[in-house]
Amino acid sequence: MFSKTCEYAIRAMIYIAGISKRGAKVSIKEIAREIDAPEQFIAKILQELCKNGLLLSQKGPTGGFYLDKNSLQRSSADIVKLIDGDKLYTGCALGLPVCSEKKPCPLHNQFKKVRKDIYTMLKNAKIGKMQEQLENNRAYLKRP
Amino acid sequence: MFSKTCEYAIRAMIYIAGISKRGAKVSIKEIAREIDAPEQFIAKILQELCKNGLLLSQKGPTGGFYLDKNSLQRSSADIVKLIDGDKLYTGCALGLPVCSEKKPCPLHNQFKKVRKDIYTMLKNAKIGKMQEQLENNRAYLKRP
DNA sequence: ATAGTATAGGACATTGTTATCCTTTATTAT
DNA sequence: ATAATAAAGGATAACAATGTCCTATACTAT
Repeated sequence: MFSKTCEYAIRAMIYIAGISKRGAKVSIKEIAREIDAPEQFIAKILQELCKNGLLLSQKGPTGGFYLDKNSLQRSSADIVKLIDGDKLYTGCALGLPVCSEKKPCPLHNQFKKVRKDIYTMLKNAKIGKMQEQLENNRAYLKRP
Repeated sequence: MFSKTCEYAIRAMIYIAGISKRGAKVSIKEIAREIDAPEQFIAKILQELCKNGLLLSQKGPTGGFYLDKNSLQRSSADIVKLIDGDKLYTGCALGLPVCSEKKPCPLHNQFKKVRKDIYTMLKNAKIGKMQEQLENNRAYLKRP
């Protein structure tokens, strides 16, 4: 459904959210360890998130990644759109370039509903809210 | 959502269905042209579909690909499962290996509904039925 | 039987994604 | 100022997905 890059990104954002709520910053090394992602690879991804304003960072000792109030309100939809583009929200299930309401592919009418549901799901999946689920043990990011 | 391979496969199956209803067979060349897919690539895909009994073929002159009554009743779900596997139906949105009802990821509860809807959509999208939509000009596979 | 045609299948090329290595830059604490 | 630390960023490697080339095999028509 999503690229691996995108999966890592969302997981990282949720993890960082937990640290940020305590007012702290977190290093790539710790993030990589906690979300089970390759360190150098997640580094690139976080860089990209920073460049696009979804995440904040500070260099040097005591530095690291963190989220502010605004960023905690961002949703998975923003992350997916940034990393995987909006093909998932707008593209044709059969990969046709011309598929539309007027010239629908044989899956179009069913698929547009699914697409919309996915978008709604992601739009509602705010980073801060998802992190809260971890705190309450109603959701998990890592094997125990 | 689906791999390109899978998109081609579904499109090809729908096209072949139309020919098969007229009792004829169709060559790779024609399929490739009609569904806008690279000839040699779609050849491999059709081979795979044949090997797994979703499609029939005959070599030699007057040969080609075709579908029987049974195959026309197959759904997109079968094709997707064969080519992309069932990760889409069963996998975790965030790529976690341990995500489950007991240890859900933060997206699990919303995602499982979406996953199910996708499966239902694909299960209902039978090859023969989709082909009929083309005949009635209620759906299209190719730019005009 | 033979020539021609169409799929089967092995090998390889290209491209995109995922992952790693190493140097540079910014920041902090001393 | 200096050393230590953490992210930024360029380059490259490994791997998978996509696409192409060429030969072998099966079948048909003559």
